[in-house]
Amino acid sequence: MAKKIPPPPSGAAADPSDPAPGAGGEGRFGCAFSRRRNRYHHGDLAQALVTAVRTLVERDGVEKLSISGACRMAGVSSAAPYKHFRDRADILRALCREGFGELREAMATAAAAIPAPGPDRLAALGKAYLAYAEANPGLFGVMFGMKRELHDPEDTRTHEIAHANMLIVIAEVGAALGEDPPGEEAHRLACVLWTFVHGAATLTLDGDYEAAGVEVDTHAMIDLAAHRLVPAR
Amino acid sequence: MAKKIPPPPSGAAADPSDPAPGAGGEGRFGCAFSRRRNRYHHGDLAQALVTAVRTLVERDGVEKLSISGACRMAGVSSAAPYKHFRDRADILRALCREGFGELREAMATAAAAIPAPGPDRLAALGKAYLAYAEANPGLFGVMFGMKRELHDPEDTRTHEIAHANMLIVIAEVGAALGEDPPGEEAHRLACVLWTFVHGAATLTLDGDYEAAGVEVDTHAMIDLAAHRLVPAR
DNA sequence: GTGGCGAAGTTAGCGTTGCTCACATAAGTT
DNA sequence: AACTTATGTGAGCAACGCTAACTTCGCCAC
Repeated sequence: MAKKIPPPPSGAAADPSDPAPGAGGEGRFGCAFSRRRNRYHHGDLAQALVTAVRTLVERDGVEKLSISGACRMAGVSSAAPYKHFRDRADILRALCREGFGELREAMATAAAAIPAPGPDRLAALGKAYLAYAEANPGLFGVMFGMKRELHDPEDTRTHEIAHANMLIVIAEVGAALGEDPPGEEAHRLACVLWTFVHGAATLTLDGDYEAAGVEVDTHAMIDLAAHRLVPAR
Repeated sequence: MAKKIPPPPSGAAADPSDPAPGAGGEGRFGCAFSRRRNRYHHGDLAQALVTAVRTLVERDGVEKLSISGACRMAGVSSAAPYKHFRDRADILRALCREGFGELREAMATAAAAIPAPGPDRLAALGKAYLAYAEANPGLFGVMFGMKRELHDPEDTRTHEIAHANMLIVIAEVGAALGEDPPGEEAHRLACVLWTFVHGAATLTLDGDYEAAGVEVDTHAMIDLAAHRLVPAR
């Protein structure tokens, strides 16, 4: 059958199905997605796909995400991903890992900015969580909203990262309570705080506050929760 | 071109793509989905489709939901829904309305069971919310997790129902605080409580507590939050 | 009853998706 | 230079959402 189009779509690779007005100002080469020059092999297709999926998820929402679209953006055929990932869910799992890592960093940074342990530092932690969600709404939705479809019992890495995030909170609550090492009370309060902040993030992202017709000041809410829930020492 | 199969798949309509082990014990006729007898017209296809979608969502999760599957379950062709609904999202919106109505009833009932206003009644409200979510995990996910894709500016009904739910909570918090009519403080605290309870629901349903490796007693958490957040009078 | 009309079904088919196959190419090792 | 192996390609499958054109049947006027 020979070869109809030997080195495929030449160079311009950023054509994610619809025009995407002006979207990324990537040049002809060197953009994060496209293959290097006109090479047959991509270089790092796995990461390029994850990045493409991420930008598509942020641009159009999870529900409109298609792997085909990401392939178009990366400038490869729609069969290429399966050399690197088992299936669609596997790609999303890789994206999740990226996200959990970033979230953890963001929280650690925020905590370090507050000198002493206590409600204020916990509030800062919560605000960092919320800020990350608002800055990466699509990714956040994938990270926390697709557990059922992405769940893979063999994938321990993702769990470990998520657990590490939890440990940060528990440690901080323990420090605020003066428990060292953090005990049962710290554990319980950490869960309550995470639950609250996560609720704020999801309700914000999903537009549920608006839908319910209420106006909220999420930062004020976090401050209030942190100070009322964590008893003063 | 004549008629190949005049009254289509005779009677047995419960064949939603895969066997569905034992699933619904519906008889040959009279099940909630299938058309009445072998009639060409269904009777109430709109409701039957919503019901079918609901059971599929609960059985397989939102991500695996297909309208075709619901059609198979209702015993109609895959083009039939579009006589009643604009598109897929329209069907899901109808399902959401059903859910919000039920949720509201559940909360109202739970509140009525506690004699006096106060933290205990608020906790009961929250537990009812959580219980509804746990009893209808798929539906709950659709109701709150698909705002972006289901959003329709012309659909005011759904918003009204969601707002009505919020008003219940605000009124109860107002009563607990002794504010009548409920003021700004009641409003803010109601948002905080909803946020917390909603967070508990989503983290539970998505399996995030498990993923993070923590064990939680959600009822105890709700009690704690209600009592610490709502100041004693 | 009869006839016509419109609502609510039908089949056929389009374009897209996720994924698999057999094959082509390039990179690296010997 | 030859062989091996990782990584790409195109063709093609079944399923999906949705449209178009046609058929069936309930209902209402007469």
